[in-house]
Amino acid sequence: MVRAGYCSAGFGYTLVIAEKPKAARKIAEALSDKPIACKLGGIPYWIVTWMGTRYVIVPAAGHLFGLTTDKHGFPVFEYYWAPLWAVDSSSAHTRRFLEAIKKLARHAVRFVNACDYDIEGSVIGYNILRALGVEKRALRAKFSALTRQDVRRAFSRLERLDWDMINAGLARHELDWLWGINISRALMESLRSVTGRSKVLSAGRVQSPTLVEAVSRTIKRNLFVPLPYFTVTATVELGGKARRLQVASFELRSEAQRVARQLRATGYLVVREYSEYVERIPPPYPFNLGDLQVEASRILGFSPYYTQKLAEELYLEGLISYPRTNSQKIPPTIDISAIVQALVRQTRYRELVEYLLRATRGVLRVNNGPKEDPAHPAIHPTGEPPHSGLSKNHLRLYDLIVRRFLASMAPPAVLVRARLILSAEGLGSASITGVRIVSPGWMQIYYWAKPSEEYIPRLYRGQRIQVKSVSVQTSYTQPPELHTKTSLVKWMESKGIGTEATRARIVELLFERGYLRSEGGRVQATELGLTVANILQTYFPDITSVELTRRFEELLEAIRMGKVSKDAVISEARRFLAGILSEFKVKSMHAVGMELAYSLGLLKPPRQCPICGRRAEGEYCSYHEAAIRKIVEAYHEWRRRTGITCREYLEKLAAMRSTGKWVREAAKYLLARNVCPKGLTA
DNA sequence: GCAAGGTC
Repeated sequence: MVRAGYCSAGFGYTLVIAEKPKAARKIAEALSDKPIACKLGGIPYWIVTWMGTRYVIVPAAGHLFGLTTDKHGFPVFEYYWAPLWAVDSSSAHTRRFLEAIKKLARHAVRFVNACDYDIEGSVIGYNILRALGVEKRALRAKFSALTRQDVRRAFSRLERLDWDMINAGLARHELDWLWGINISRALMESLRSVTGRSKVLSAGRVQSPTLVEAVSRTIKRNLFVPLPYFTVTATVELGGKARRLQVASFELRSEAQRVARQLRATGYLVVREYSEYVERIPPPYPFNLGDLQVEASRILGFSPYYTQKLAEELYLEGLISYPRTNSQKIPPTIDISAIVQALVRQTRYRELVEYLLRATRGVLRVNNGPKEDPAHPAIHPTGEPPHSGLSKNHLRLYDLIVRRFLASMAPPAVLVRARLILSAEGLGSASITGVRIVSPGWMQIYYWAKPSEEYIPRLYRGQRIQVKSVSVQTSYTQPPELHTKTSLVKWMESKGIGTEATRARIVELLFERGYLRSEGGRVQATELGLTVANILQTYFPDITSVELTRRFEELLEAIRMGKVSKDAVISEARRFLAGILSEFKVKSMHAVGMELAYSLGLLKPPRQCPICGRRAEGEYCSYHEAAIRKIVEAYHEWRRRTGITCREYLEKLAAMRSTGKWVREAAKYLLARNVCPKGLTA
């Protein structure tokens, strides 16, 4: 393994740039059984000799350079790469990495970019090599996993830098910068031109479609009008326990009442079908970051970003593998039995591991999932025991990860599901299900997945079940759900925007900007969020759509294939942006500045909505205009189903919790003024 | 100050 030794590599060595310290160490260990571990200005690096060549392997810490500009105002098309520590206050740590690399470069004769083999890794390495002035003669190591075999193969056939890949990566940065910085500045300058106030506003290829998604859910929820329907519910006794079941539902109360009367008269339901089937539920896949965020939210109530932060800390403590991964696979190069043996030494896992070894007869195989990641395996514990300094939440997340890893190797769970269909003559049927655990398998370890058992006794076709009581209940259609932070991150993943490392962070950013807020764990758009989304959709619709990402991906792929040049792609983007930005500047800045000022409460609109005080276009603001339209539309159906009067209808809407906020406000307003809107008086 | 992307 690694040994400390004489930390002088002499002259004439090859300097290898890795993406991060963990990767540098892995590369060193792959090339040598005894790499020499050294430090320079607090930065670790390694010296190895392989096949007669001396290598000095030094890590970056992700990007050490970022795009910046000296120009103010918009449109802005001039930018350059600068050391990240100088342009981003949260990246101060990158300075020492850059300094260490520069010092170690002095006596190097050859240079290798050994960052992750993807477009970001190509850019990270290229920017460093260019700062050293050696990019023209540098080489690229291409490996898809940090295993001894892959790394050695890559170093035995080092290639010239992949310029098409580098240019695709540079283009991604420049496109995001051009679109994001310019539109963000257009928003901020609009507000400043009207109010003189400076406030941080932003837009971007990933954040803006995400904002629009959250906003459109908020709008749908706020404009929801529930509809009534009527259910017939019967109470029966099954296996000595009373169970309520819904027999039928109707749009008209009178029909429901007729059916209820009939059922009371009959007094029983008939078993039309009873079936049992055995279900084998395979063990879960090991975690990728997205799955971990979903489960930590469901089980522990953690937000996605909080989960990510805790997981990164567990990783830095050496307790779990790299968390920013999309992989659901544990490759054969990972010694799972060594990890399991290490876990057995943690008292709290001894019994679980013993159960696992018994249940599998010691043959450990992970149920790998379909999702892959070129650079990293699925998240798994290293086996290292947690030390006493960890917080309770670190330990809870660690426990979730350990159990998921162990469960992924355990036998399937075996359940018996029972389904009972009951009917009464001429009344349709009602079904009821039960579940019994035959063999818990992996659910013994990952116990959060265990269903609560509901036993149904075995029954026979034609058997009569006594009905103890029958009632008719009024129910209402349910409103669309608002997003949670977790579902928003999942939505981003499903649309292919952002990356494992950035999605949760970008959701938090939308909160920081004051565009979104949380209410009981649900994500609501704020006034500012509604307004910014609306402005972007009107003036810069491209940036609000996930299609922009698709377009970028196609362009980057064309650059990577050498079909089109980076310069051509960037000039086209500049030309397009120059057009829409100068038109915006001439025609729309004032109107947009006013809208922003209204939403921030900095200015009072000339004509206000009598319900909410927002700017009124006609009689009301656009939201309450829409709410009243919805109220009118739904009244016809309410009247048909219930015969309700206009006033009773409005009272009902104003009182119900499932009514959308803007609909409720509009109903209250109409009630207070004692008016039934046109079309609602019939 | 503003993006999105790496990682401490």
